[in-house]
Amino acid sequence: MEFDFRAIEQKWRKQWEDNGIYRVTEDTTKPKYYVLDMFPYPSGAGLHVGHPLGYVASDIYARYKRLKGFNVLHPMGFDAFGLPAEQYAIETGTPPQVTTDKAIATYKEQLGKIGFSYDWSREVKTCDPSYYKWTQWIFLQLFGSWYNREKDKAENIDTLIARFAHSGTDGFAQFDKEDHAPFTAAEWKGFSEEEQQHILMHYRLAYQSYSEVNWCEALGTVLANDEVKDGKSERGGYPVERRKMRQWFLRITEYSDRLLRGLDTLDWSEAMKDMQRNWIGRSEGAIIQFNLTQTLSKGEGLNTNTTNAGKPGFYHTDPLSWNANIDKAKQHRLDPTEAEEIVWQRLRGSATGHKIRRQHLIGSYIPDFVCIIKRLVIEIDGPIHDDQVEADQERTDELKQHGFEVIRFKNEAVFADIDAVVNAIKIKLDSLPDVSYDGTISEEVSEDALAPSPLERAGGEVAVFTTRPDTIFGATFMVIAPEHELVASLTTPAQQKEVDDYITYVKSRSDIERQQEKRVTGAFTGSYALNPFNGARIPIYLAEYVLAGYGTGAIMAVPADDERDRKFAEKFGLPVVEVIDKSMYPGATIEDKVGKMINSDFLNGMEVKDAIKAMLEKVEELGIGKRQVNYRQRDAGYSRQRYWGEPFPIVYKGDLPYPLPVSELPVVLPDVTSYKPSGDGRSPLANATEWVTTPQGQRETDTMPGYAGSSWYFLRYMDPKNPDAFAAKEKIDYWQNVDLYLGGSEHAVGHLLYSRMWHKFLHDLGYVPTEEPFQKLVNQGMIQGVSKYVYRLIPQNGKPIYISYSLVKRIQLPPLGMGILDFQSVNFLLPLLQPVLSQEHYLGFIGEIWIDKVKTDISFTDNDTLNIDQFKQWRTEYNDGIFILDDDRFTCEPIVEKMSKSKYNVVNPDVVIEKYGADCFRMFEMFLGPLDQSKPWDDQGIGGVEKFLRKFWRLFYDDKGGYRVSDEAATDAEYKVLHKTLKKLSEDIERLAFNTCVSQFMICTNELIDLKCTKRAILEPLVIALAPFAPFISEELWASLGHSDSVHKAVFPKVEEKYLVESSFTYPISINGKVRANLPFALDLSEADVKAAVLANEIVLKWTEGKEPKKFIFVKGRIVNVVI
RNA sequence: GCGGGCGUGGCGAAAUUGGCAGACGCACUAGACUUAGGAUCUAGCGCCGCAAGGCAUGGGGGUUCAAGUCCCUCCGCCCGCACCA
Repeated sequence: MEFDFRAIEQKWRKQWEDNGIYRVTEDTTKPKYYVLDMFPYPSGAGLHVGHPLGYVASDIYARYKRLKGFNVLHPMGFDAFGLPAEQYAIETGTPPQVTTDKAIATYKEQLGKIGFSYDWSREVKTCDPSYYKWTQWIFLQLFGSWYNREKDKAENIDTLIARFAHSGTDGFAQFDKEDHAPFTAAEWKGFSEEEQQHILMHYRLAYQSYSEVNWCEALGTVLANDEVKDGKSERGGYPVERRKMRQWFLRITEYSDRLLRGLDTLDWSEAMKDMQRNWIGRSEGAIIQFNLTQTLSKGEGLNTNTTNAGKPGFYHTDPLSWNANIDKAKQHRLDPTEAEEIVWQRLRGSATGHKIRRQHLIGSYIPDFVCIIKRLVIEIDGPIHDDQVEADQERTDELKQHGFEVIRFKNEAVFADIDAVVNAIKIKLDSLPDVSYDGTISEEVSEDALAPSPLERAGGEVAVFTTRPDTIFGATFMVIAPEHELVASLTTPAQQKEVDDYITYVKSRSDIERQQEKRVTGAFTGSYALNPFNGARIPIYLAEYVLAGYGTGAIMAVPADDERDRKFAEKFGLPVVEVIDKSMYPGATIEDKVGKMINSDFLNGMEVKDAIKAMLEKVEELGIGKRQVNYRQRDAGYSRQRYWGEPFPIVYKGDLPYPLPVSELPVVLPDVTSYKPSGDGRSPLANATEWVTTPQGQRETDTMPGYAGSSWYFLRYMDPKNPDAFAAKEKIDYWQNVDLYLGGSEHAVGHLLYSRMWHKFLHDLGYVPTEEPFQKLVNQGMIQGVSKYVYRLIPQNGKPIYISYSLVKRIQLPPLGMGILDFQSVNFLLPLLQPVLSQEHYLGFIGEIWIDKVKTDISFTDNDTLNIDQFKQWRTEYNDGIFILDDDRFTCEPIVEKMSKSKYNVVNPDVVIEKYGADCFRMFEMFLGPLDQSKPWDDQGIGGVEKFLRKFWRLFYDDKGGYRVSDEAATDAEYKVLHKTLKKLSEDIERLAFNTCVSQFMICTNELIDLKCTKRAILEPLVIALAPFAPFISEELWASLGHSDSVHKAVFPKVEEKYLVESSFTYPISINGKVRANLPFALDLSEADVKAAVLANEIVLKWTEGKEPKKFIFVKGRIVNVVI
């Protein structure tokens, strides 16, 4: 009988299906094992050979586990909602359902040919209402839950409502005044339904909030991030703007810490875990409040701060004096003398035509009244305030130093004739010139130029987030995000224009531009903050390198130790103060957190790590900040303004969203006449007015994102048809979670993070027993394509000349493009060209010439050899080309790149299977190399696997088709071959090294052929071992051995170690580490005996020349090394 | 820039714990059988060398009796993240 894989595959595929041999039930007598492939999205293009790589691997593993006695769940289904089908619907009007069903049919057809052991009775599709009913149900659970941080788990929102009704926000640590105002239990009960719902929305795990989307006016739709290129829509290149819209979110950030900690319990690659860790981006630090400088009125004090000398300012004192006197000044204002009060009422504001302030700090003094611009101090002499002991003359001298003139009036004068006093003051003021902040006399100085920002006037503060509180003494400026909510109130009138211009500039730029920008940009707000530790007055800037969404959106900049801060300081001429001495740690960077603190007051001399701790304690002690853990991860957007997704089970009553009762699930996606967007930012569903309008209210028209259905599908496989629950509890308890999950690394931070969150959420609610959904994760590598390129030279006056790559390799071609061939190349090529070219043409070849290479479809090539006729027919432009062959063959250059249609290098598994069979295809996919490595698909090697299968078949049937398996007893040598193979296979399958398994099958087969072994005792176990890899041929040969049951129900043969024990070993004998001889010794021989024999050996003697070796290394069963 | 991975013949690769580098397969070369060969079988196949032997796992250095494997350093490629304070 000949090996006819087509007949065999067809026969068994049908039998397996008829008998349902891959059907699996919850069999409690066996241990369970769950092997899962990542949910495929069925694209219209079908599978290429890269897709099934992981499927083959997981199928082999699943089959192996079955043979080892496990009850294996190994299902398959489809992530069927998605953009491509919707896009196709917009373009052609074909309903996405139709497109998707067709694509799924193609996928199943292709998968079916490969011989997978999926239990298709468990297939699920996310777009099936009986499936998405439960996606909607889980959403309702999320909506109806909040995260209780005290218990560190999600629970029903009712417990939160009860808490509010009992004690309001009192003692509720989770309450954040940014979200809503505090309230008492009584207030809560008094709130309207709407007020209550708004408050609860800040706690629900599925909630609504406003966020920016990519709005494209021209297309009338919201675009996904990858539909936007360079700030324009990918389709049509229309402008895209950021627009705020109310959207659904999942509060995944509540799970950040658990998602992070959970990674430690998982058997995933470090790369994968790191990607998730990075994405979550936990950082520990502190939020620290910085006061703003100005808490009195504007123009106060003298600018004596040297670091800011010459800059616009209105702080006319120094930090120490400020701190010492500010409270006194405030007190004086509240408690003026009678005379002062009379004068103030006549001078206040600009009653005299000049701006007058009272009790205003200048240097270390607090004059009664001052006009800053005129540099005039007006004193009313009465009984001196008790706490103000200085003599008048001293004060006058000090003020003169600051450029101020002093005029004095007695209390009596004020009481006697206030008009005269005011008039005298007015005349004096009018006579004085305006003086600008830096002391120069100027006509143009206006009060506005010196005016503080609203927040400074209000005495506000700005919070920064820092992971390095130890460096605060080096903080010489502050930077806030351009989107920071305090920008307007931090901007002084004088800086208004600069700030506005900067914000306009920032808004004009896309996120990507902002990320790629390396230039330092920023703008000064005009405001200053006070460093709480050294009192330094530090300017506040805006810069786009600070992100609004991270931390507080504000940083204290430490230019000495932060690269970006340093660049910014350089650009804006800001001071740099070193705070860490890293001299004893050469090459250390700030991230290393090493060094000794300097210029840092009480931290001086401490190691960085201690300083961080000390500072955190100090900050909390002073009550100016607190420890804070920050996450980079944001809450997950859960709204899509699309048609082809799960509808939300939500209706609006007025403006408030309400969940539909579970009894109304599923909310079925309605048929629509047009898939075009509504145009107003809502999804195409908005046009289905009949569907949208319900007795309970208007339906939500957004749909759920692609990850909704794929975040829990692995649970549905456990109980795919259950109409009463997403899966029955006893089935979940049996299957637990996925033991082995195989898929591409592209899902590292999307699917795999969302699924983990959903799983933890369902765990919190008691629906699943496990914390993590995927215990072991393996990423298969990509299969790349091998594109084939044809070299072409185009002379200026002639036809293009195509040159076989085998010839190109022998010459030095200039870079592609216009170029001139060097002398040797021309010499090499001319004899080849001569016979085919005219004289004129031939000469044109010597001058400047166009050199390029063009892709050919790989179907026109056999290995690297091109079928020139097919190539010419493909594109008319190749028709008149002249082809220079080498040895009657024209070869192409093979280049490894991504397998894709556009590169004409796609290999379709159907074609391979048609030619070689599914068994061969499966084994070759595995033979290519390690599962997790990317590797090019190269048909050339497949012949080796094909040959192996035929040789294996030959062990059973001779070349005339006669059956040759005998019942003769096997020899020890034959058993040794078998058990050596079984051992290697068991080990390698466990570590998913399927490539070496295939090698071992080849080695084993070759050895059995050498031994002329055709014995049942050897072949029968081998057939079982081969079954996971090549299920068809194994089943056929198993039947030929007389079995009526399936090989896939057999038991994996046990390794018999007794056939593997060796009595002797041929030692490699090395001299100084180089192998010079091989000598067999019995394994029970002692080292001394071996040593004597080795040293007496002729070859060894030649090297040692009879001398006693310096050292004799003997590793039993491994090696002998003689050191001389 | 940061994080992870990788670098071994003409090609895909193997070497699981430091112990004979290149198993297995492709391609290639020679031969056998054959009406024929894109079948099958035999032999060869890292590089230099007639040979003895020498040199070889991206480069350089180190540890060791012994290094593809461990350490340091540099280079290159791939993947992910990217102003995350």
